[in-house]
Amino acid sequence: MLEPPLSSEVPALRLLIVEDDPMMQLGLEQSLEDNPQLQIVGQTGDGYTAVEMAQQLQPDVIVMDIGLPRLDGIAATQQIKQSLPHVHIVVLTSHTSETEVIAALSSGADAYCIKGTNVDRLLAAIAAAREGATYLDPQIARQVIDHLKPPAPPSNIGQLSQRELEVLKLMVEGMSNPEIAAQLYLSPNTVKTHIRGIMNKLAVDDRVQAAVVALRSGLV
Amino acid sequence: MLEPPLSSEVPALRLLIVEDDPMMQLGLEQSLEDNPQLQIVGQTGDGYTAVEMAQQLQPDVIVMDIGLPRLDGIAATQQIKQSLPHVHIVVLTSHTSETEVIAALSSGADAYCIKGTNVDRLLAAIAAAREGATYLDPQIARQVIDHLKPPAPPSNIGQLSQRELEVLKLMVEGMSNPEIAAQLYLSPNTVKTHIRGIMNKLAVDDRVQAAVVALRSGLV
DNA sequence: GCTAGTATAGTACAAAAGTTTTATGCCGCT
DNA sequence: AGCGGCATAAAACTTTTGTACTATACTAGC
Repeated sequence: MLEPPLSSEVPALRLLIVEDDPMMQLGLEQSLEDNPQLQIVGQTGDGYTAVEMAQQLQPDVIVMDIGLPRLDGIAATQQIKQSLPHVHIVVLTSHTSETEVIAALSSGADAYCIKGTNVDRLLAAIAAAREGATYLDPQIARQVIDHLKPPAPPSNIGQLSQRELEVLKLMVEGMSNPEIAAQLYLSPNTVKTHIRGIMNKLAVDDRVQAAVVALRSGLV
Repeated sequence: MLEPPLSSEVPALRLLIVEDDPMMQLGLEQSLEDNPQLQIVGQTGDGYTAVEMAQQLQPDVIVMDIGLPRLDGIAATQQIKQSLPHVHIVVLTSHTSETEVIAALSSGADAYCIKGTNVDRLLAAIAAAREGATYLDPQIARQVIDHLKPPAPPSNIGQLSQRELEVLKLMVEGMSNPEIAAQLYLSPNTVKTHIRGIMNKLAVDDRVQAAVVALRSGLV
């Protein structure tokens, strides 16, 4: 660890621990409680209570397990972040599956640590989270970064008119020309004309490629 | 910051600084050089030299600017990571644009800091990077997380046969049936048969929807 | 008032795509 | 030896798409 000079005047970081397993809870407490820069202001083992305690205690950081009774850690994170965006959340779990990790981060988690690794990492994660930074455990770092959307390739999709965009969206939904026409109260011929325009502007030859361009450009 | 007890026996972290602007370079050096846990083993202001120095010095961590002469920081990061995956890279730049950030991380950067913020954050980033963890500056953290691909919706794409997958990929590339046939040395009729199979298994009615499912399932 | 861009719609034709059915050879499993 | 899944292929037929060209009407900008 790299330490800046100690400044004793920083107020202690108020921490809420949300952990289901009593053993783990104890272990966490033991590891963290004698750190003078941390103040554990509350503990609970269930998600629903976690949300309530977060609102009452307004901690700086919450260390959050995922597998919790009543309300899982991801849902709890989501709810807390919604009402208290300034409360930062460190997810601490043994799950390393892609879906869990992505779900946690998308729900508003600031940092993600794996149970069983070095306590220093948890401290680093807590410190990062307090500032609103993101800390990702080495075990999942690459996984997350590999899951980033590739930068949208340049396309002329911005040049489409409003109507053309509507048609394109329905096309991506899988509608046929007559279906699109019905949906938009148009003549099928008009739909064709619009699709003509779309394909011209996007410089493609058929609707499949138009749909591909639309998707790759982030027109979800 | 949260500090674990000092263990004086940890060898100093070997750091390479890659920074274009002499003022900034000096500032960085001043900020970091009296930290006993850091050893600045080299400095350069251009990307090409950075790659060479990385190979020669094998630093633990590189602090890398983006706007560099000869070879920009992103390309340098990519090259270094390719030959030296154990060297970790902290990007330090003033660019906060989405494309730059994503490009840097995708190229293998471990951490991303914004110039002008607290030195402590840079130290945190360096510490995280050394372990292979990811640290993202608060200013860009949300941006990155919002850029995560949504979890792939369940699809039967895994049930496609090898051949069907090939055909599907070419279909997504925008090829027509005759073109696919030519590409795979098949009869157009066979291609149709495969597409039949694809559409059945994916439970869609036409190739556009098949392509959409393919893209959304991450078959890029 | 003219022009450019857009939205609308039509006709007619050509080219793909999709449907249905049938058939053969191969492979692995029982 | 037989069955199921796969890859291959064909014929015949329908539907959908795509192309080409034309035309009207509205709007915004010069």
